[in-house]
Amino acid sequence: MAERARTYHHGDLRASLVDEAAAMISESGTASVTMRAIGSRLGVSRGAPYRHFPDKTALLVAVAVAGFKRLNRRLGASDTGTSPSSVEQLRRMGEQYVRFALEHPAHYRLMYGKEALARQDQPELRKAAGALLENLVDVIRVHQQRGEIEGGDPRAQAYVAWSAVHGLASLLIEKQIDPNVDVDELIRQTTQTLLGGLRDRSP
Amino acid sequence: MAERARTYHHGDLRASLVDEAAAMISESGTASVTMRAIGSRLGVSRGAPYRHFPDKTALLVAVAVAGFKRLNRRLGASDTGTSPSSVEQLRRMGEQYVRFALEHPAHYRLMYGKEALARQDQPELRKAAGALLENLVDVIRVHQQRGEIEGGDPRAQAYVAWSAVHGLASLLIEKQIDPNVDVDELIRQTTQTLLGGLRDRSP
DNA sequence: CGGGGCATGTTGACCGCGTCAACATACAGG
DNA sequence: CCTGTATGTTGACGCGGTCAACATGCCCCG
Repeated sequence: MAERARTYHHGDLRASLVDEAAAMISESGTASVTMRAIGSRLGVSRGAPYRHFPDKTALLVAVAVAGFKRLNRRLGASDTGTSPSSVEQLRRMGEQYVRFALEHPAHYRLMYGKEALARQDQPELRKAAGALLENLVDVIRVHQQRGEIEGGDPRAQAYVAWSAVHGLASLLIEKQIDPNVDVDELIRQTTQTLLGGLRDRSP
Repeated sequence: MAERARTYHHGDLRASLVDEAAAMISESGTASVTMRAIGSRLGVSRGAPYRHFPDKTALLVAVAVAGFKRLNRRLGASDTGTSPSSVEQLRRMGEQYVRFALEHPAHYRLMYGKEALARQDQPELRKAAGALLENLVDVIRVHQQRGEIEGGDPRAQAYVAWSAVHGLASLLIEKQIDPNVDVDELIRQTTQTLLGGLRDRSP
């Protein structure tokens, strides 16, 4: 940081902007991200970001995309082991998903909040979210082949699963759920119910 | 509320504000709601709304509350016929929920978007959303007693069900779901899977 | 029946914000 | 070294939320 102050040029302002915006979002919400504020935090002027992003929306989109990538990485990590009861592993993925949202509520909100991100379709965002879906579809397909999940369009099942965890995450971070309920237990129950509904019981 | 309409001189501005704001939200999103714009639409000045709401957030909260009431009424209506295959009736409730969101995307977004509604807890909003949850809990309790849904805390099950439909609604209106998929079929599949997971199979 | 008080509506002003245009500066490659 | 381009700065504009001061009309009290 002291280094920045010394040079007229920042070095890697673009990356810094994304990081700093994410930090501000975590600290005090997306509304607190202001071109002026973020510039001042990084020791640059309010106009500087415009050399790297066409407008504020584009910057926020970049932050959202970074969020999707982090979430994706986290889910991938929990996916690694050909672990025990593979349904249990799938359950754990859902748990990680919700936990991510709880740990980064404002960031998660931004990722899914079309409102904050202009009306236009943002291809980058779509791609990042799409990657998440693809991973989920792959995992489901594997479990189908193991006969642990009923047949049918794995993509549709992925959407159902995504809906369940996203809905729970969303209700939790918007504080629509009684704070007295045991969150861990609720997460477990949600994933359990979901997997119960998807389980193959043809034989 | 019978004779309220004729009170004071320029009609019932408060109610008009809520209605007009809701209309503007439907037409062009919450961002388009401006004190100046809404005033001009109603033929009053930009300051007039401040005689009825302390600030813009309060007005939007009122709109959101109205949304919850409408949604609640709609779900209640689909609840009436207690005769048909009762699980099918529950499924239909979920369907109505998602359909409401699809028909009023911006309004629905506002109802759940804490971002747009200040950080403060809005007791009115909490109450309206709480009523929705209560209704759901009641319905689930009935189905439990009929042995169609497994035992356990009905409140937790209500949260699970709410998560599923809210998640699907949210993903749909944020356009996170491939437009090529059959929405009706996806709704059906989601509610079906959910109910499958909740179904009592102890005997 | 008339005046006063209060609820309601209006206007001017302020500040913060996103954004653009004009300007300044530094780094790179000849 | 010198200059062009990428990068950063500053001034200005318009919009939007909000407050304070002012205006207006309705109802109630005397």
